[in-house]
Amino acid sequence: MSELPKGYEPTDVEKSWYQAWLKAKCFEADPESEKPPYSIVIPPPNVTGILHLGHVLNNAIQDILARRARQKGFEVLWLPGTDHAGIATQTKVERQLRDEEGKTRRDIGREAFLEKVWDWKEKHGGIIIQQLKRLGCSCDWERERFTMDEEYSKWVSSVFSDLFKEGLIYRGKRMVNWCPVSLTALSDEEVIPKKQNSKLYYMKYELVETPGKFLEVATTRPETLMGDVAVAVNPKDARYGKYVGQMVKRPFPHAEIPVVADDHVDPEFGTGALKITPAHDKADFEIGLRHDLEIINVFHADATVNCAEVPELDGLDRFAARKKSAEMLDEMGLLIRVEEHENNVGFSERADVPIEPRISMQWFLKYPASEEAARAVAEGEISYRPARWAKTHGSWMDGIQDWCVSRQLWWGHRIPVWYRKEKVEELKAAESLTLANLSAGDLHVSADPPADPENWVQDPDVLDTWFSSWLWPFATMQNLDEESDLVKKFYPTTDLVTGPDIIFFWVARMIMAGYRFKGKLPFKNVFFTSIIRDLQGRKMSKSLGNSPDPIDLMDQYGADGLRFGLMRTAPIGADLRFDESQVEEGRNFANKIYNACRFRRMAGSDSRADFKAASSENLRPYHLDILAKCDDLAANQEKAYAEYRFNEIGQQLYDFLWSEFCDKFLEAVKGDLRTEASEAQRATTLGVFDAVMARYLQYLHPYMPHLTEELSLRMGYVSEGEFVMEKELPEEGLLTGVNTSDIETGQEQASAVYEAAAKLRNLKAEYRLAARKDVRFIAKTGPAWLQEEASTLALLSSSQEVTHEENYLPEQGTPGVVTPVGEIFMPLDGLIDLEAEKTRLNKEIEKIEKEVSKSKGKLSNEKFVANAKAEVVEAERARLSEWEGKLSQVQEMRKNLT
RNA sequence: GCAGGAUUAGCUCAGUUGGUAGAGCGACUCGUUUACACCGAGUAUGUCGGCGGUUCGAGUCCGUCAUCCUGUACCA
Repeated sequence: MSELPKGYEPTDVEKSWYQAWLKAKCFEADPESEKPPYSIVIPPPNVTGILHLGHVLNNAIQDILARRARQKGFEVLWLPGTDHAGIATQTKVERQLRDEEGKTRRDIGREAFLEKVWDWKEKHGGIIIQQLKRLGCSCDWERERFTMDEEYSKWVSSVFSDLFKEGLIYRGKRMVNWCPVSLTALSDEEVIPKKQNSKLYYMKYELVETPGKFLEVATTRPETLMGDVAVAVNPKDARYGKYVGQMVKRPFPHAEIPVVADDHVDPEFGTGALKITPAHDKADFEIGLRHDLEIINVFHADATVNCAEVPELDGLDRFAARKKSAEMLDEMGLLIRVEEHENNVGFSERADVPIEPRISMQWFLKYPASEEAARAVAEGEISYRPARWAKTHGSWMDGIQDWCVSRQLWWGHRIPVWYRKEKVEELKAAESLTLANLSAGDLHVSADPPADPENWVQDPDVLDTWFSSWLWPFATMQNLDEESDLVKKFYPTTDLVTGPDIIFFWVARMIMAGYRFKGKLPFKNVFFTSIIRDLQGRKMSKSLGNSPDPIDLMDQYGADGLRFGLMRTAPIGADLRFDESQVEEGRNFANKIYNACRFRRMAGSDSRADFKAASSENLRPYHLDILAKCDDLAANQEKAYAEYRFNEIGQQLYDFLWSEFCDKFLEAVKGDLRTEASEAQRATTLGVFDAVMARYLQYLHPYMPHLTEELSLRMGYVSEGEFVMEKELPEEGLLTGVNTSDIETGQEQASAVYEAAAKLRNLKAEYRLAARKDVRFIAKTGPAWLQEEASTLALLSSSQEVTHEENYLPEQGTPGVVTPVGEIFMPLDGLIDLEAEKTRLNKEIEKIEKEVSKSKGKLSNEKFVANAKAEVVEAERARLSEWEGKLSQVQEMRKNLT
């Protein structure tokens, strides 16, 4: 074993440990194992995705849980994989096709296009996986899955076919959310409402029977006017009752349309009259149904105007058409005024353009097992953390709507439905290919294609990506129609770690699918991570360029530094504002631990010192103290893990190592390691160091896996070929068997010395003697054991010596301080600026007087004394007398100065 | 509109049965004594968003207002 280099350089260390873990198959789950199971399935990132900080946080948490579970003796399966991400991936490849070849997907055809997507997937699909490995994720890569794997796809088709046979999947012409850029229908969840500053156009329709008289309406969408088929008013609205049943003139294209009465209309809004365009608005569509109105579609699929009768508008984009329509109305004298108006507009999640309500033929799913799923979360059978998300989940389940599962895309799972060829031609022309029009013999719905494919045509649509993801917890573990050891051992999974933004998309749906298809809920706990924002509180996004590249951060600070920094500050249940200095802290922390070990190596024997060999009688207070605190740490970690308080776990690890172990313990025992110390002293201290550090590295391992492996090996805490990650946490405390009262005494003495040392340092600093090492301290009072610890106290206060002299008579004006080890004086030997000292003391007196009067006030409050707990009152009394003592002492010093 | 969350030191955040306000970063002052300047020692900084209530006592419980998030429902 060689000496350690001066600074910790994570890059190579992390790389080589990851390789070592892989080589030793540390991440592989064994379904045959006798150990109890622990499992997580990864929320599959988009196959073409690039790692961002959200992924880092999410996967760091999963890795921490997985590694901790291994240490606790579980057989762990962390099952990784990627999602084909229909729209996102298809859009990327289409863009590439356009940029490189100037072609659209239709130019090259479905088959050729899909080939291109698969090529892209092969080329870029591994990037995010490599990045997760860089982060140190201990996934079972042998079991990596992809939502479009052959076996996985069988599950998707089979589930579709089952649900169809159950009558839960149907096809129909409905008003759906249409994305005019992606040219596909979307589910309600993929529509993001955004507040928009729109305009409200007030316009008028002339009444047919009384020319010159008009009915005024208000609309935000004058460009749909060509599709108007009625004007609706509220039946209770006295102003308009007389017009119901009359006709009004639609200006372009010219037509006469009726005035109808409908409860939906709000008399308070606008003019109280609403123009009805059933083809382009969900509410209008329903009103249209109630009044049996015609449906006139005036847009193409890409939301350009499709209306040959109005050539001024025909072919225009919807927003251009909006402006133009308003102008045309104005010219005709039909536009009254335009008001600013804030409204909500639904945007397409992927393309970020307003969605267009559109009537089209789509496949829908009535959710299976929705009641059972809702109950499981409401009653806590699945626990949500933070718990409040359960409520969000519940309210979505309450208003659950059928799921539009068909997408007019090419990249995805093809809908497993075939139509008999001859039927298709006739029905397609009429756009009336409804199931009602097909007899059972004309339709083939199955996971397997028909035996005579030449006579059939498959439905051209693919399924929503989430229609495959919702099967993820079990479809990754088991092939269809095949018993698997994996699913027996590891399903249901233990924890799911994901973002609250996909509760509806994914979590809620997985619960229903798990219940329906495996008869068991898919997981026990769901942990929702923070959403990461920048320092201005904005969401991380590519377009804002405010999203730091985690790979850069890892290059700079190490994967362990990134993980630790992020985890230590990530709040539970609130957003996280990302600050790079947090990551820097993580790196500094790694370096601190590394250097503590380096110190140990320089101080003594190369091999691990055996702590048990040293009898506990040799243990000094500092030894007992750090051993006890290490045992406390273990208990506190246990508690914090039980509640998934990851920031607290990190903070505990940080405080223990930095404040307790380095700042106190190591400083206190440095004397034991000097050359003049006895061999026994040295051996004991090294033994305690190794015992504590070896354990500490195990506790830290889930947060900083690479560093802990590196140091454990270098320090001889594990032997070559052994891994910290595979070592179970010991159940016995370090101090098991040691007399409890000995421990208590030791800890009391240690903390008394630490506290006294701090006071002495303060005293030096107050007199601007912080850097002086020739300062001598004299303790006038103190416990019997002070003599033994005086040299340590001197060491900790970087003074020349601390002596214990009962008979010491301080000269007038000698500063002193009351410490837990007695009253200690600091003879000045006359090198202090008198005036500065006076000012300082005056200030001090003022401060103390304030505290004294505050405390007195409290104690003279009868109700306080009567009602407060005895120990609280006692503590207050002690505080008061302490302040009073100090006050008289300082006053004395002040007097002596003059 | 409704629901949930947040508001604590200049910044990022802790503060779990109500009982002397904490950490890290940053600022300032000292310091390179062989673990670490990715360090050590020290100092300063808080009407705990505002107002009201319960209580002997409130950052903590209740009410209310304000600001900011996040969902969700909608009126065109």
